[in-house]
Amino acid sequence: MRMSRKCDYALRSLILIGLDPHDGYHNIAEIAQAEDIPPKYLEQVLLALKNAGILSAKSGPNGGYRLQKDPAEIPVLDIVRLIDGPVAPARCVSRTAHEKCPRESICGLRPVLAEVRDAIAKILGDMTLADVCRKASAAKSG
Amino acid sequence: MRMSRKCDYALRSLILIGLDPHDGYHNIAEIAQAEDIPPKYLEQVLLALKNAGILSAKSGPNGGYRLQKDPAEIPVLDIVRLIDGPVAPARCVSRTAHEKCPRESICGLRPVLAEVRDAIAKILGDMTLADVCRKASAAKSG
DNA sequence: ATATTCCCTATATAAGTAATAGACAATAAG
DNA sequence: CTTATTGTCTATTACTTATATAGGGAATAT
Repeated sequence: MRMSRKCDYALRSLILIGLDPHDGYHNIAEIAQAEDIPPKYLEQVLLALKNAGILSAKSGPNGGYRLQKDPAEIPVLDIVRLIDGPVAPARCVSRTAHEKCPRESICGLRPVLAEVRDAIAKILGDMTLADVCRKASAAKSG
Repeated sequence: MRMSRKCDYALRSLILIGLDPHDGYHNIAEIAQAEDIPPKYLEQVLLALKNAGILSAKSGPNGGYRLQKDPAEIPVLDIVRLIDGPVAPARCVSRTAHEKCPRESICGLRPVLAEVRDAIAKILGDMTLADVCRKASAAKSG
């Protein structure tokens, strides 16, 4: 049931970027150092976020990444799905990557798996990047 | 966030065994065929369930496995944890395999991950093998 | 022009999952 | 007491996915 390290990298990067009050650009080297992430790996992660329209990027000196959307409009669920794929515990109950299973109609397991999927999707879907940043900010100062 | 195939095998086997009204022994070959699982792999799975005290086994002709405990006393959560390990989306919020993280106190992500863990544990913890068997049985006849 | 930074794809390495194999022990029945 | 059946246990292999590294190229600022 675990989230990948890659996804953790993505979320932590987004929090760091989202916490910047000036909405400036943050480059790979900076984020990699701050969050202790292998830079070339982080590159792939940020690129994916950029290609998904969550970050925008600028090349050249003082370039880097910044948020493309309002953090309040970015559910954590979107990031998890983007990086890790479906949140459902099994393909047979996945909304985003459903795979038909011949046992579907007689499977006693399906309902409980669907319930798990719904719970995860609800929690991660309701929580936005803005929320997460707020928590992080509060924890730092408080 | 996905459950392994191995765990799926375990749960399906338990449902098959739990559905037997006579509480008789079910051998590997039989279950493997009924559920379309590689027999030698299933062997490992059933052995783990037996060593965990969920199944009991008998060697020899007409031997096999049967439930050791009342299915109403077997939460699905126990099986998932046994086969797949912690259900938490990250080690830093795991109850069964907690790993300390230096960022713990300032991490904005932790609360939401903990919430996900709690939701999964609640759903899988409340649902017993008996419940799942009941659903399977209803689906078959209805 | 040049230095900086992102873009993209390919490849390597490590870890985890799934499956196979085989020698051994227990049990039941002839 | 021999044989067939079935579980026990550990090792090994194959496969898949996750993680990380590498490097040539394009965009941008000075």
